[in-house]
Amino acid sequence: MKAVRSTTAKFEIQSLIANSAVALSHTEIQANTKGLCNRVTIYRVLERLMDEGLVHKVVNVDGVVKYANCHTCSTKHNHNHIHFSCQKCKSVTCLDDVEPTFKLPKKYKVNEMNFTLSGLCPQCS
Amino acid sequence: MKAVRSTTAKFEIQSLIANSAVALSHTEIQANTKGLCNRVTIYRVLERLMDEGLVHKVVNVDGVVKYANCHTCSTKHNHNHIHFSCQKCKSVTCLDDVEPTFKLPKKYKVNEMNFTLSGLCPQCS
DNA sequence: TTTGCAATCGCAACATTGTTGCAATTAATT
DNA sequence: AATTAATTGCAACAATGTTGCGATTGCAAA
Repeated sequence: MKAVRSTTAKFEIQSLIANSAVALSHTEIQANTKGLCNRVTIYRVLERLMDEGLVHKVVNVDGVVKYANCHTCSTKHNHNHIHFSCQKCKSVTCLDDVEPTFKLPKKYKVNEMNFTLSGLCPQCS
Repeated sequence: MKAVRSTTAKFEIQSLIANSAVALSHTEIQANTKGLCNRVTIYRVLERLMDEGLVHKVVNVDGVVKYANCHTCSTKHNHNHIHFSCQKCKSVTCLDDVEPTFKLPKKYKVNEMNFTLSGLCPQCS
């Protein structure tokens, strides 16, 4: 097992995500940590934060990968909630309390779900 | 308004998508049309097919953009159905008949939904 | 059938996003 | 303070998508 080490880059990036109301992309994180560390380091820190269950990945409807704080994850990720993607301000928010229901027709085996609504967020509507 | 023109590239690409049971990525389309046309042309043809309501875009859970045939779209796209993404064979399928239900908590204005389940498809399970 | 024009295409060049190898640095333990 | 493995920066690369522009081509009108 690899030992976890705390570094400035990791701390700053995790704080940034934890204090953000919306999910952040790699590009946004880079813009908000000017000069903190190398571009590659951000990728590697994000990977580690996901391994440690502190952050989860959200793929937006346009294919852009974003990262959000985990509220209830420890050893394994559990994200059966809806994400909301604002078409105007491009923010992506986790709607932690909403769980959708559906009935599957055939013999599919479901492991994960990824549900994103897009439209206007409360700030933009 | 721009006049629509039918070309070999457009016809072949549309046929390919229409005859496929699963959604196809740009890379897959390129592999299945070796020498037909330039890489850039595929991008532009796909854009036109979407404008004409013949094809729609599906973003997979891993962020890969795929294209699928439209069954019931004409002037505007209407895709409130679930997509299934197989973790083994990487196929993406439209489950046209399944409509999920959910109750939204706050004052969000929903325009589109993007719902993808991942797991094992009937062939792989 | 020929002509004219706009739509489409190919090519090159560029932008963005993400990955990898490796040497240098550094956190944490002894 | 010395040791060791985790982390970082850098350079190089790969994949994916975009743009400008001159050349080609579908198609409608003459």
